[in-house]
Amino acid sequence: MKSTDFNNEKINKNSIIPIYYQLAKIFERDILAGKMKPGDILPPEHEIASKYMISRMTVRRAISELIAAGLAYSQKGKGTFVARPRLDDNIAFELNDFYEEMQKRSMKPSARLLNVKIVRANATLAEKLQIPLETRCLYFSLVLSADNEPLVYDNKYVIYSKQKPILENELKDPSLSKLAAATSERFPIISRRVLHAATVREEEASILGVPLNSPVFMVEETIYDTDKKPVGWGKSIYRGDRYKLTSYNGWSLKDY
Amino acid sequence: MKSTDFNNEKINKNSIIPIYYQLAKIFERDILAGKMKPGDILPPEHEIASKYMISRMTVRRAISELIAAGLAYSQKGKGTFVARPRLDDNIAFELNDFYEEMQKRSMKPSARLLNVKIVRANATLAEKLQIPLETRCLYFSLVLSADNEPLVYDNKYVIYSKQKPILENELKDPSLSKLAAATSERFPIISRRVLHAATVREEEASILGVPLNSPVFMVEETIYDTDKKPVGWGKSIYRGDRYKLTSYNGWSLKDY
DNA sequence: CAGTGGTCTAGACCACCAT
DNA sequence: TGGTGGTCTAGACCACTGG
Repeated sequence: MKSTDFNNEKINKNSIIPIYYQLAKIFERDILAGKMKPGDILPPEHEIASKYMISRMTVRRAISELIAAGLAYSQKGKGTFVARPRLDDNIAFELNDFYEEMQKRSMKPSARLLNVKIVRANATLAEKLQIPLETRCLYFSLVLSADNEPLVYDNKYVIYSKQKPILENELKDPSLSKLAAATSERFPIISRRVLHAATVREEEASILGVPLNSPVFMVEETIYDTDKKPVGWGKSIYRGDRYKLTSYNGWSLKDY
Repeated sequence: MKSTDFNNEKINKNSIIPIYYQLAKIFERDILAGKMKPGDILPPEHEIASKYMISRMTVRRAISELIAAGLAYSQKGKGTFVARPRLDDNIAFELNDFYEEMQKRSMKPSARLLNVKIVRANATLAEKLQIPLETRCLYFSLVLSADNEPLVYDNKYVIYSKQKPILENELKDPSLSKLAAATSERFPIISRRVLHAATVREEEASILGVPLNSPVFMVEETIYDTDKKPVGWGKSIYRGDRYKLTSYNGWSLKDY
């Protein structure tokens, strides 16, 4: 049996559906049905091309879809192989934009500014933002609510620049990256976030309206500019009874 | 000023670095430097091609790199545009494979099986696995440790199939998806995980060696087969003092 | 209508891999 | 050395967009 005989499905060249997509779906079906198992080698590209009487570039486009979906991987000089399904690694939990998320759920989002002031960097802040002690920073804290129920408590710091005073307008948007862009001369392009498991302290509990020591997510966020210098830092507390982070981990092609 | 005049960088056609990558980098630099702002339109593909004296397919490959990196988006019949940077949405926190992660950190991973038995589904389990009450399921619990320090406490259930008795071998690998594959007739292809903020109960605290009510991550995992029927369900407790989930959210091309 | 991106072709040369 | 995937070309036709 030659490797060209793996399947016998046909391609409709006049379909509205692109040939590369039809071909990718054929391989997806064979892989998910177990006709091709992890580690198996796919037929060479030129062979697939001649079998279906299509160009090799189209075959490559189909294979690139499989690779993007995690179903296959290529090795130069060797071949393309069926990937092993890995439902176990790289689980990505998503935390989406507060306003968009709440509107999707038909809830009314709102933000209440608790505090805005100029502070001087203490040891912690100086280290986080890599600035000298006592450097002036803009501090602000706020509460994000949905349908008047407080859900998130934010504390943020950005390096203060006299040249770019903060505008009333910008305080309405609690986004650290936008605030950093507005107050810094430099454009923020990278952020690093660390998700901690934590329990609420007294101040946070009263603001969020949850019992002391309730479980919460704490997200520590640092924003960097093009030179990888920090321009903003903050901590956000997410109520654990309201926030669940969900992850879907599939092993197939995206549908049209 | 024509749109071809956005930049004047040159391409080296004889470089080892692919043309499409050089071209993508040129656009990345212009975008990050602010020469092209979000919403700006890129020159038409045929124009870029003739400017650099390369083929349109190569230009398209470069643009597809930009799109994959989130720097641009295309609209059929209209053009390709610079995307707006969105550091705020879709933060993805990753939780990686236990064994690989520990080995990367030069720690010795180990798993200790606490319990394996056949149980009959109670109301919760019946609902989670969408099976009748009292259906027989395989239950097992285990502790994952690194350098003999317990880090994760796992409780898992899979639908029990007489046809496929569980093998000693498979119990050494705590992966729910592999266990489901081994015991079910159906191949698991999708998993859903939900990350909760929680505090440890007494049993969990003693197993993990942390104080009662310590903050932890609780991951609830459900595994589905090709027909989206659940084949396995489990809860994992991750020590909050040892686990931090990190997310980097960039806005640039991946480097070679 | 003219202009755009989306798809596809039939070639080509190269670097890498195994033998 | 022969076979593989990676890159690239110079065309082509199409569907969609806007005026």
